[in-house]
Amino acid sequence: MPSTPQAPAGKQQRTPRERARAQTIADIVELGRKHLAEHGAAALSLRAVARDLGVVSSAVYRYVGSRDELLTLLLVDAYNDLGDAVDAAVESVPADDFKERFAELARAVRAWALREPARYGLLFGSPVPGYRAPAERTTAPGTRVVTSLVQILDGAHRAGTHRAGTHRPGISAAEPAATAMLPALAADLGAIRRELNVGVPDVLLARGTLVWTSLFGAVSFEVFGQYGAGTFSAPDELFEHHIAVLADLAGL
Amino acid sequence: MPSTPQAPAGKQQRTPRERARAQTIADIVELGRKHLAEHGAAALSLRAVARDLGVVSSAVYRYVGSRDELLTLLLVDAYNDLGDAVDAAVESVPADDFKERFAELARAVRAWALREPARYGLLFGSPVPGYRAPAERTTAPGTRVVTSLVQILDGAHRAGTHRAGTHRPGISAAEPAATAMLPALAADLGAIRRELNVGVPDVLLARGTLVWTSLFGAVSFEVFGQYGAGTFSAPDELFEHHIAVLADLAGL
DNA sequence: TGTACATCAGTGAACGCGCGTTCACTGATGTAC
DNA sequence: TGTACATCAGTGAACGCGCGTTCACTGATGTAC
Repeated sequence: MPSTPQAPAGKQQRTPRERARAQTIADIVELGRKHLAEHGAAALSLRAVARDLGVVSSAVYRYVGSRDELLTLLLVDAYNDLGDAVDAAVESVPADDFKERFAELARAVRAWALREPARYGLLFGSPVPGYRAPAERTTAPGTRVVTSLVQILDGAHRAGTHRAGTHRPGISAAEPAATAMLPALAADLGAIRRELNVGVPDVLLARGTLVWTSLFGAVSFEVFGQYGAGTFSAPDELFEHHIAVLADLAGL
Repeated sequence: MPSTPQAPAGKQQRTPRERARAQTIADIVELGRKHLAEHGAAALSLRAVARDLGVVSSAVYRYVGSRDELLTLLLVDAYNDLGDAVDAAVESVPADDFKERFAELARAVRAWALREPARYGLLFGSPVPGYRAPAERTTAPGTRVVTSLVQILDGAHRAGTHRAGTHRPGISAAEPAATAMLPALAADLGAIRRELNVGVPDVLLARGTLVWTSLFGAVSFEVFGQYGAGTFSAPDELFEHHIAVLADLAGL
């Protein structure tokens, strides 16, 4: 059912001009995405986008204020694309199967990264020289994956299936004590717990952080080609192994 | 004691001209390093290096064939710098204290990365667009850290302190079976074991791979600013926690 | 020791290229009366 | 419904910049006899 004409959606199309404008911006982002994929973030140029758009270079300044703003648009676009892929993957698993939800989250991150290596590099690779992402626009989309991960951990914790505490097999005798002894870390974890409104205890929140960075470490090595050529002929199997170990580590 | 003049070192200084040449190349690498640190790999330019060297731009072509060759020199230089730092850190610990050797390796990687973020980014960040590292020159220096890590694991295994096998607390019931069931992964691990001439069993070699990528994942997140600003006020403590968990995971 | 020649470092100009951004402008599309 | 004006998209030229790489050249430093 099309929306009634007398009640246009607040932010979407209003006048034909605004629709055209929104379409052009979308085209610019799309072309920027393509350019990013082919030449990398540092080589992204407004002039090249203008060329592909079939328009003189100065014309794009009607739509984006500067090259940096285009980069920001692409950054947000990429974060949301990844976030959507992860959300869809997580949602495809029953809400109480936390272990499998985590596995699907990890697989979705890897699949997206392999599909979109340049965009992944923009998000998780070396910072683009001379560019500083505006936190107020990138923080929310940039934290979607880790938020989803923490939700899974929190869900498991609330459901009581989370293997927490010092008696859990995966935690050696020495380690929880060490964690408990690090006061600033405990304070940071407490702040995170409050910020995200979750109840995961320190030990597992700290492990969750490690699981999070480990996931991206494994994906980055594969996407950026850090494994020697031909070292792993079966990267899928290696990653499945990693998922199993990390899920165990996260107490799932 | 200076070396005797009639027995000059084979590869080092021979004629004054060769010494001057070697010095200039070293200066170029040094300046390239500085440029890398300030502007990132993608912005590295022969002209800028020439300017800093106080020489006309075409003059540097007497020393390096192209911009890509300079990048390769810097890549090798950075890999070796990191490798030296890691080796020194590992060697500073008694040879039979494998756990502490691993901890020092990890700390050395992190310290080097925080000290040299741009060079770290060159090695472990997004690939430089348009540049392909020549494997014959970068493989050996590029594998120093992982080789050192595997040596530690192998040492622990040979010494019998490695907590290997299915009865080890850190390995959950389901996981080793899963690992054993992945045939291509087992083949890859076997090839690695033969290549590096070590005896670490599959389960722990696979975990070692995860520990390796996890280490760099954690370092990359910190160096590249993936943790939100101010999320971790005590990154040292977070990293120490990670070291403890990863050492446990690696069976150390 | 002295001369003749070869080697090499560095010069300076030039090639063709692409970049971000500004600015005055032309026309087409919308809006107000 | 028709006209007058405002808004906006897109043009084209220009600014100053930096880049990699080539090439014929000048001098200085080395080598052979």
